[in-house]
Amino acid sequence: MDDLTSTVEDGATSQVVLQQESDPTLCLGARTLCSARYGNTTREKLMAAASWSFCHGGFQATGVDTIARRAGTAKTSLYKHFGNKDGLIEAVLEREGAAWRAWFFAEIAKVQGDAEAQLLALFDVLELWFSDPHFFGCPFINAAGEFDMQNMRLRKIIAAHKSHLNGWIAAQSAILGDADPDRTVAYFTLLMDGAIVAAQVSGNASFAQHAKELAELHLGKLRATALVTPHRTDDSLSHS
Amino acid sequence: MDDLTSTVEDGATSQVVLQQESDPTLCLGARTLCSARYGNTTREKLMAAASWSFCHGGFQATGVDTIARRAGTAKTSLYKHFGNKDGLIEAVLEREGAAWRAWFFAEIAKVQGDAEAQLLALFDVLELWFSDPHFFGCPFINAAGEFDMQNMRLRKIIAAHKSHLNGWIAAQSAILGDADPDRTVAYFTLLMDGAIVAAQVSGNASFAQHAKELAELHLGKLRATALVTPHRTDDSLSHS
DNA sequence: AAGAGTAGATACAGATCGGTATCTGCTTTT
DNA sequence: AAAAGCAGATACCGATCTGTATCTACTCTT
Repeated sequence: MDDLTSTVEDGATSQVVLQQESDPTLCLGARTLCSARYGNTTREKLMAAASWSFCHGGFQATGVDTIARRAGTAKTSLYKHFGNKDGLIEAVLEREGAAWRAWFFAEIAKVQGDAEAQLLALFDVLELWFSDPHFFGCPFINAAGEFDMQNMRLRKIIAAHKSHLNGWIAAQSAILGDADPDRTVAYFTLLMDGAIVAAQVSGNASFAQHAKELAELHLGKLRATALVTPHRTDDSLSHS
Repeated sequence: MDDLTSTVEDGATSQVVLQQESDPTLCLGARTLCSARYGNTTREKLMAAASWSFCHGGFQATGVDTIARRAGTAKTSLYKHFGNKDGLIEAVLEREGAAWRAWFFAEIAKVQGDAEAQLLALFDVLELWFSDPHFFGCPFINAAGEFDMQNMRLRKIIAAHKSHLNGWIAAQSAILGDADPDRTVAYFTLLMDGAIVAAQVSGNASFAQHAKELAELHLGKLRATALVTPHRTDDSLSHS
C-alpha cells in the first residue's frame, strides 16, 4: 500500500490508470486474461464463455452458437446484449484488458522498492502470467494478427490498452530521471511483446526473465547517465 | 575475402542453413513473406494465392473457394495437390518461411563487417521488412495466435523455422567469443518477436531500430567481457 | 494413335456460419 | 394485480464453409 500510494502520487498518468481500473466486480482470483471472474447475470455468463472460447480457439474460428451453448444461454440473448459478434468481441477485449491491467498493476504493487524495482518486477509478473496453464498469449496481439489492422474499432481498443501500460512505464521512468521516457516506453513495449510471443510459441515462461535482463541493461545505463546529468538532455551529454 | 563465405565457414549451423535455403525458383524480388515469386504451374499459382490470402485475411477466415478463385484454378486442383486445407496451410508456411529466410540472410550478407555487424544488420533488414506496404506481421506468429499450439504439425514447422534463425545467431555470437550463446539467442528471439509484433500493431517500423539499440547494449557488454579478463565487470563501460 | 496424367467446370453434400422472427415463460416494477 | 421487460426455446433464413463426385478437355509419353 505504501509503495502503491507513492507511485500513484508521483506518476500523473498512472494515477488515472489505477483509478479507472478499480472494478470491484472483477474480483480477480486467477491470473490469466481468460479467467477473470464474472458474475451470474446472462451478460456476464456470455462474456465469460466468449472470453474463454476466443482466447482458446481464436476469434474468427469460434462461432456464436458455441459461445451461447457454453454460456448456457440462448443465442438470442447474445444478440440482445451485444448487437452482433463484433460487439461481443469488442466488449470482451475491453473487459479482459481492464481485468488484466487491474491484476497486473496489483501484482506489481506488491513488490517493495523504488521505481526501478517496480519496472523490473513487471517481468516477474509476466512470468507468473506465462506460467498459467491457461495462458494462450495476449488476446490483443492475437486479435491484431487475426484481424486486419485497418479495423478502426480494434485499433482504438488496442491503443487504449497500450496507452494505459505506456503511461505507467513513462511515469516510472520519469521518476528515475529518465530524459527520454518515450525511448524507455518503446523498449518495454518491445520486451513485453517479445516475451509474450516467445513464451506463447515456445511454451517456455523463462523468456520473461530474459526480457528482465535486457531491461536491466537499459535501466542500468539510465541510472548511470541520470546520476551524471540530472536534468540535462542527451545532446548535451554527447558533446561532453 | 567475401563476408558471406567467411561467415558460412565459421558457423557450422549457418552453413547448413544457407545451403538448404538456396532455391533458384524463388527469385525473391520483393521482400515480404507474402510476395515470394512463384511459377506458373497450378500448384505454384495456388500457393501464391493462398499465401497472399492467408497473410492478408488470416488462415481460418480465408476460404478455399477464395483461394482457388484468386489463383484462377479449380477447387478440385487444390484438393488434388494438397489433400485438404491444412495441407495447403502447412505447405504455404514452409515455403514462405524458406523464402523469407533466403531473402533475410541474403540481405544481411550484403552488409560488410564482422559477426557483430552482421548481427546488428539483422535489425536493419527487419526494418526493411516492416516498411513494406504488404507487411502483415510474421505468418508464423499469426498462425501461433490463431491455432492452438497443441497442433503438432504447426509446432514442428514453426520450430524448424526458429531453429534456422537460432542456429545462425548462435554461430555469429560464438564467433564473438560468446560464452553463453543460448542466452544471446534468447535475447535475439525476444527482440525480433517483439519488434515484429510492435511494428505490426502500431504500424511503426522504427521498433526495429529500438530493438537494435537493445541488442547493441548486450553485444557491447559481451565484447567487454570477452576482451577484458573475466573478473572485470561491465561498470567500467559507462564512462568511456 | 493409344493411353495416362493433369486440370477445368459444374454440381452437390452436409455442416456451420452470423443473424432474425416468434412465442412462451418468469421476474421486476408500478 | 397489471404492465413491462428480460431471457429461454425453437425454428428458420441465406450464405458460406470444407470436401467430393462426375464429366470433359488438353497435353505428354510411349
